[in-house]
Amino acid sequence: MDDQTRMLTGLTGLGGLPQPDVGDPDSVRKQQSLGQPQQDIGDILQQIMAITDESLDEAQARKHALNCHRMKPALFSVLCEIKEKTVLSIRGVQEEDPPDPQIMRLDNMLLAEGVSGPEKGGGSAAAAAAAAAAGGSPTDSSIEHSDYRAKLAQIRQIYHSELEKYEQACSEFTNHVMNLLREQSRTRPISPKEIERMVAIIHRKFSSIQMQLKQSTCEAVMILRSRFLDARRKRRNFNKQATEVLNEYFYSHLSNPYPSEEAKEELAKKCGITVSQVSNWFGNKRIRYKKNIGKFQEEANLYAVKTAVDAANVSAQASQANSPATPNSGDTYLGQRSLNGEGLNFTPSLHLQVDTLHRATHLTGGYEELSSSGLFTPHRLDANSWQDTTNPPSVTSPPGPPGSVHSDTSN
DNA sequence: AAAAATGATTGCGC
DNA sequence: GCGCAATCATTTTT
Repeated sequence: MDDQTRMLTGLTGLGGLPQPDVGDPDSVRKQQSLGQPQQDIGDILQQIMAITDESLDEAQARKHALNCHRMKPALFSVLCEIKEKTVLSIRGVQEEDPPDPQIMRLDNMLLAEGVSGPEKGGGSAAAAAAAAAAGGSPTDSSIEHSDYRAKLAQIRQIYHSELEKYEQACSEFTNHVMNLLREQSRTRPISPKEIERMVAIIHRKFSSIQMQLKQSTCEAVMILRSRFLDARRKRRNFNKQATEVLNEYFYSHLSNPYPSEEAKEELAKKCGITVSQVSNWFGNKRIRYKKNIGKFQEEANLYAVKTAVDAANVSAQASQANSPATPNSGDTYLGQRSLNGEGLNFTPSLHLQVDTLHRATHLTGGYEELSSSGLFTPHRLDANSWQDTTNPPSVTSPPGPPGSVHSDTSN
């Protein structure tokens, strides 16, 4: 009602009342110049101006009468048109926002991280955690993984509840504004188009809030990732048994320490680690072995002995079971001793020599004596290939220990 | 606390 | 995609 009177008094701007509202004097004049309705409008203005002098009841009645006036719709539409041309044209310029690439990116990322998109079962993470805790194979990674997933689920939940809140608030507010505008459109020149535009503006504002939400969610996920999935931060050394298995394979395939995919899988299974961890391990091992063979010599000998003992045991069991000795620790001990002390006739030591020779041959180029010595030589033939490829400094100039030590033992 | 060891990552060439 | 080399960020050893 107050609005109504304001609008009407605004129309009286003709009479000198300077109202900054919609109707500007020119427009009214133009309308008057349309000709035919001139008389009617004159009447209307007269009445409008008179309203302020009337009592409330009278004014109400007059208002109603004006509302029902046959010229009212025309006046309304004209005013709307004018408003459209002036006010809205100024700020209605930057419409048509294409799907924001930024928000698209955020959406994609959230989808990829499983934050948005289909719920993968909020309880599944907890279930997985429980399973990992109670289950027989408490792999470290699985526990951490479930922990990560639990945290992720938490983020997802917050995200969704916030999103819902925003959406609800948005629609609520939109409805409110629409109702308000619709209501006011009875007394003010507000076209449906304008309402639409207002709704669009509101939506845009809210979507920018949404984007903030998405952005902060993305950040949270990134932080979570960096904390949980960047393994460098939470590195665990492999357990002794695992490194033993890996070393065994490495040194028993020293000539070609490149496990096939299947071999990697098997090793991974044996060690309770992933295939890529096996790959990492071999990559590190190769490079570090190559870089300083001398440093690894002892280890190499150790594992050479070990595998040799195993082989010996296997062959012994296979070929002749009548042999009196089935010693395990004894053999390894012997092998070690032979390694440290004088070369022996035991198979372990022989294998060990092969390893040492392997290095020596690499230096000198001659591996015939080696191959002549025995059983384990064949797979060493291509030994040079993997370390020779790119390695001028390390092998040619191993400062002292490796070469000398070896030649000593072999001699 | 410093140094060494170690698992993982990154950049590059093939 | 793989392997190498360099490097990072921890963990373990000294």
